[in-house]
Amino acid sequence: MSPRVSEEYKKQKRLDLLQAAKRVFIHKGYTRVTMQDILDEAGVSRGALYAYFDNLEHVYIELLQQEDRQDVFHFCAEGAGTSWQQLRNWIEKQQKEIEQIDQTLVRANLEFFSSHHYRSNKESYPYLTARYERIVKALTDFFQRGAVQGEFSPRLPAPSISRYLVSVVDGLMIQTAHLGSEQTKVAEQMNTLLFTLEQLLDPVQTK
Amino acid sequence: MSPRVSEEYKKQKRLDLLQAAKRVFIHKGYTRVTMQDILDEAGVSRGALYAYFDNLEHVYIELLQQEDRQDVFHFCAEGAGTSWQQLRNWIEKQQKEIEQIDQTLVRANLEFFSSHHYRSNKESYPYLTARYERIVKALTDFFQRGAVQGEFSPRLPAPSISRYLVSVVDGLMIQTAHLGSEQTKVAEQMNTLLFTLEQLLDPVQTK
DNA sequence: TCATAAAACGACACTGTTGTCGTTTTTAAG
DNA sequence: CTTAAAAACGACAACAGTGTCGTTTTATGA
Repeated sequence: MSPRVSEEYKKQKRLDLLQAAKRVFIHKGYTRVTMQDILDEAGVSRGALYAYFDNLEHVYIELLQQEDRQDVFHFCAEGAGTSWQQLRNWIEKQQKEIEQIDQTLVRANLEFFSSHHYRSNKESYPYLTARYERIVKALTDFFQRGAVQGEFSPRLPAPSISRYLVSVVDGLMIQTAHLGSEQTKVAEQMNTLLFTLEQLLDPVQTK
Repeated sequence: MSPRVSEEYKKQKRLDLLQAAKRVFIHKGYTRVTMQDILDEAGVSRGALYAYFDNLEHVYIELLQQEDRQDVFHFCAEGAGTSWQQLRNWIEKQQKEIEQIDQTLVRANLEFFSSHHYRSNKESYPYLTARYERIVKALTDFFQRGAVQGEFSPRLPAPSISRYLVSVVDGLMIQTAHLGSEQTKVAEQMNTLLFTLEQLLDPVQTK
């Protein structure tokens, strides 16, 4: 009687399956992936996989949530250096991520969300909207805090600058996903972005 | 003997099929569309459709080419107003297009290209790359021409500004494709873009 | 009006993927 | 060591979509 394996075991197995799935998604994107691919990669039977996940979409959503849990947005109280320096760091981090796009889920995400826009009418997926708003909010708060502390003198409303910043980073990310980072000159564009942010925020230069 | 219908007829039929396909793609995106959808929409049989196109991908590529042939990039010699005014016009045009995203192929394109990145390794699709380079080149030329004429004083290299501009517009387009134009505040972001372009180009103000 | 080439039709065989379910294996409590 | 619960297995039926091909219809030159 009683469960044959521990909850711990099941939790771990679930994670293993998600890790296998992640490898597959990074390598093949979303649309072309089948349950077969994942169970092969995980070295597990059809029945086993379906015991944990109902279908591909379910796998992907779980994976997304798991990934989300990991990288919590870190703009809240970073301490390190001036606000302007923090912003530079953040942008540099984005650049790194864009340049390593082949080792991330970015492309798969792009596929997933673009192909789900149409089905999602029924479900009205809150995920993307929530994520977008969360990031915009974090940036806006950051800019406003910087303004209060006299480190920034925003020339336009903080929310406008936030949204704009997100657009640029997203745009660059997606272009790079399609064209490759040599083509889109990521570093160069990040410099241009920094230039425009300097104009938008007029930070106190501590040089 | 001899062909039963004119070349003209066949050309027209082809166009009709592509128009039907376009309607379907605008409505359903790319991934979820089947040949069945298209032949239903066109009111034609399976055999007829396959007589003109080998498969879905073929249909889509033909449609892309047909669309491309229509809107030739118009930055070459527009004449209307100052360079800065021309730039404003162009951006306004982009804004209109973004706001009407539901009536365009933008979403389908996004799906098509993101799901084709992985297959395209074999074929190494030149389409996107070529399109990107073409637009960047047109913008760069435009900026340089403006600089020579004393209308712009670019603060960064013209190609950098071009690429950056394309990133912003693309980013905004894709975000809007996912989130809707209320969410992304298209107009507001376009204003921010204009502000930054003003800083980047330092145009002579003819106000 | 007839003959015929080709355009249109749609049934069908084929393929790839999904999700299920009866069977086998494994695990740990008794 | 036995036993039963449940975890893992994998064959399979069902389904959806594709591309083909033999048949029917249509358009036009003779």
